Amino acid sequence: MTDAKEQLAEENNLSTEEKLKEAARIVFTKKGYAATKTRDIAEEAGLNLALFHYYFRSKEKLFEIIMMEKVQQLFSFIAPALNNPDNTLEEKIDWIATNYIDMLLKNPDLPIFVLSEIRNNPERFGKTVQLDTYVLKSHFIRQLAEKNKNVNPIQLFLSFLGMMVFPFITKPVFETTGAVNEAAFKHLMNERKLLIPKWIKMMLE
Amino acid sequence: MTDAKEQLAEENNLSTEEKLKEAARIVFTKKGYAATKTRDIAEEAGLNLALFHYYFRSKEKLFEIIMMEKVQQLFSFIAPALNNPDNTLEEKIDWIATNYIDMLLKNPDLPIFVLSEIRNNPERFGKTVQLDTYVLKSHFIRQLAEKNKNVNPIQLFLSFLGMMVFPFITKPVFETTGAVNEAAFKHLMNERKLLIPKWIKMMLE
DNA sequence: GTCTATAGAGGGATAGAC
DNA sequence: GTCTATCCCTCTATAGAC
Repeated sequence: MTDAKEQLAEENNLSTEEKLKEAARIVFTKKGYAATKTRDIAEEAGLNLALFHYYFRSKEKLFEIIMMEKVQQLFSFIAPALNNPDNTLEEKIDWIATNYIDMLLKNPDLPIFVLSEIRNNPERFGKTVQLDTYVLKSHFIRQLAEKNKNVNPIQLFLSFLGMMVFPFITKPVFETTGAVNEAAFKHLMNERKLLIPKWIKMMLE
Repeated sequence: MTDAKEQLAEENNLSTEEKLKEAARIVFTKKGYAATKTRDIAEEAGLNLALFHYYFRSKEKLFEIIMMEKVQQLFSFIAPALNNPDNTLEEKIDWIATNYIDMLLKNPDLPIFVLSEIRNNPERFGKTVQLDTYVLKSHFIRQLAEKNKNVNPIQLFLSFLGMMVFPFITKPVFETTGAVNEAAFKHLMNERKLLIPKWIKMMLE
């Protein structure tokens, strides 16, 4: 797509198909698969229901497309970064913390969406994610194991990931109760880009 | 309830109402509100659909009962423990890590269930959880602030909670991909009862 | 390609017998 | 209190005109 076309797209001159996909991203992500009605998606796109089926045949089909995108998005930063053979453990930690948190700030609903849909329908995802090869046996995990031989590297990795992702999963709770507002949340997460690497390095000593 | 009656209850001589509630706990927790059919609950209980409505009027009503229980369960350990004025920061950390992880091991689906339902329908929970008073302004938070004046105590608290809860949220992913089985998961979480307090204390220095 | 109208199934809820 | 049968609305999906 050319820059000119992208500009047009942003001004709501998307193709009908893209309008529906974009609407589906919004509605599925917000409500989850089961609570989403195809009518909601058509309405969000400003179109009628028949077009939905003309382009995507079924709710299930479009959901699979969106879900694939979202799983990809959640892993696309981290899997290559974990397996980069050309930087040190400390460099990986710094880079991932900054860039992953930035990505999550742009897509705050992503983790809870993906994780809750996997829980609701685990069968669908047996093949999608190659967790074992690209995450649990990654270069990063080997570097962790070398650095500290006393602690299972999976334990460190779970903590690293949890410190980044968990706040986004609890975000709706904080917002609903009015305990932490949007701006305060962003500030916290930006602080964490430096705090988390500092902490993880302490845990490695 | 007497011990004799409890014994009977465990032998599947529950009252009809309790059978339905128990079935609802299982099905709602596994599938979420939207994907659950009242027929699923009746079937799980080995009863017919009419009894469901006889005892609970509507799906929504029974869901609210179960959800209230589950939110309570998720917070009942932690809120009093956070506000116990009679122990030190270190004692709180040790106690919470052990007991909260034990509770989660007995109720592994609890966090993802509660958090995803809150996201799906935030309006319902504005009043339920008094996060601000009992968590974010707890005795524990004040103790964290005193111990280390350089770091926002909310940041430490988020990490503490995240390290305990996050593995349970990703559990379905690990299981589906076959990367970590049931027994290995339990072993990891039991290790974390000691690892997490050690780490948090490092982060406080 | 886009729309209106509608078929058809599913699922929450109730009537009424026992 | 428990059951079978069924109502009826909602939601997915399609037919068919333009």
